Amino acid sequence: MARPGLDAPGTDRTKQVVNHIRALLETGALQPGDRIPPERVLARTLKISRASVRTGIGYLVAMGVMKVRHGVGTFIKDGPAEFSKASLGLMGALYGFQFWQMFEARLIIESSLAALAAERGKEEHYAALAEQVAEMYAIADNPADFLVHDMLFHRIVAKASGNPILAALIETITTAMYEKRRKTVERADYLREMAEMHREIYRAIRARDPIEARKQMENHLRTAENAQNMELPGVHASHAPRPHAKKSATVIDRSLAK
Amino acid sequence: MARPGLDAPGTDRTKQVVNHIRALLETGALQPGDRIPPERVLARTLKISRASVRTGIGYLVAMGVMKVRHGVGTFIKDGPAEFSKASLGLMGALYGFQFWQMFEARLIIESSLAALAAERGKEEHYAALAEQVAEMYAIADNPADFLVHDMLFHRIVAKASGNPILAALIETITTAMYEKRRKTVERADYLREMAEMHREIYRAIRARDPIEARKQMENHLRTAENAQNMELPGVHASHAPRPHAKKSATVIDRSLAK
DNA sequence: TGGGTGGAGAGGTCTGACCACCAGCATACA
DNA sequence: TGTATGCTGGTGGTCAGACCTCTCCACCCA
Repeated sequence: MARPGLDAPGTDRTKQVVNHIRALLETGALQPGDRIPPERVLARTLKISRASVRTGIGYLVAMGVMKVRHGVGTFIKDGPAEFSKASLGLMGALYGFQFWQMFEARLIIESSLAALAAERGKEEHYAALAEQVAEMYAIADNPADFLVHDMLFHRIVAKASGNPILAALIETITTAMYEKRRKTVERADYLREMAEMHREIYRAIRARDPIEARKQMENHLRTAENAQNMELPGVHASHAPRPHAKKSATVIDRSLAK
Repeated sequence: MARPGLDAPGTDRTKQVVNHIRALLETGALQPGDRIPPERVLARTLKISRASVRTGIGYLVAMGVMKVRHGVGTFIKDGPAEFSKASLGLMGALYGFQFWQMFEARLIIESSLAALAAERGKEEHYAALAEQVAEMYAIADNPADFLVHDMLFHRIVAKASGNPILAALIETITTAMYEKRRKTVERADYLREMAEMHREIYRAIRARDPIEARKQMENHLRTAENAQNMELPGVHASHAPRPHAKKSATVIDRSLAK
């Protein structure tokens, strides 16, 4: 058993690569958006084969820490923190996540996020939120564009909350829901009403009123969920966030496609 | 340029593998705990090289969907859903997550979980919870073992909540905190008190009292956080969950080691 | 009965060659 | 002069096949 000397420097080659990158990350030598050295160079540096380097990089990509651009290079992810896009979808396939569960998770986390934002928000956040609300009113006749500003609004709230972990979680969930939502915002009827709600949330946050912010966010999300369900064919029975229709086919996402 | 015929059916080989597994997952052909075909077989089946198969598998492993056992085989993950263990740590290194932020996230999610468990819990969950509480009292002099039952208790609460997505999120956070917690439960002083708190949570859930369950859980987690901070050397200044000490070195986790 | 051992099968790594993609630059053409 | 074209170097993507290491277990022998 007693391993003779230290023959194997690190351990798995994969970990070697991951830890190498992590170290660079922690010392600040690598910043979001930076490009990491080419695979061939990295391989020579770490004294392992390029294949192993690629394994490690693949690992990091899968976790959403890096992004690869064929023919260009490998980069540290920038933009908001989030878990890999496909992960929730995959786990959904494995554990049978339901759509209402995503809404429930979102409701719980995001209403708290709103409350935190009301406590900790800064002037810059207020401005950004106001801008998004204004945009919503301006294009309340274009569902597709509206959705973009909707997402931006919520992302700013998350940022203003001052808790990047919760922000990452909600970002992951929201991203997973995006596809489905996009198909649902066909009817523009209630967009104006939506804009109104966002405005209320904004006002509560600006007024530094956590209670009200939470309440408005909850109200908004519940409305959104109803609107969503309203247009879903067939599954009218399972609106209520209750464990009933176990086998409802309303499973999330599906495509790994860009 | 015009590609002759349809030589490349799918797209990336990685996606090909991932989608293949996903399909098997969704049709139920693969269940948690199952072993997937050997790499060499899979390669022949999909008509791609073994290297590509390995890339795809690596991807799935990184996302926590599968687990590889050297010399044995590759398996679909069983046990509670969660994101890859290393992911939070890595993202922490990238985005500078703080320890108090993990506690805050945990507080928000888990107190809601307790409330949901009070609403939806079933007899089987009550029994399991009671068992863990009993165990806690029984071994209130062994911090290491205590922690195990502590984690099990919270995992059961998550399961009883009926929302596997929130359960997966909290599992990810808790796992990331484990290492740190393990080092902190040295002093057994408050273990009895801890057991008491869990008992209160259990009673509230069993009594189907969401309000009380949430309150007890919040109380418990706040106490735990204080106990934790109390033993952390040096950082006494940054107890309060407020965005103050930006550069506090209290960054989470570190090791990718098993 | 008990322990040792070797083989089969699975994942881990390496090598080196070739393909695909992208960006930038030099050249050619209008 | 200005635009279009095409070449080329650098980077990631894939492949093939060989060899290593780890597990497990059936088999054999004391």
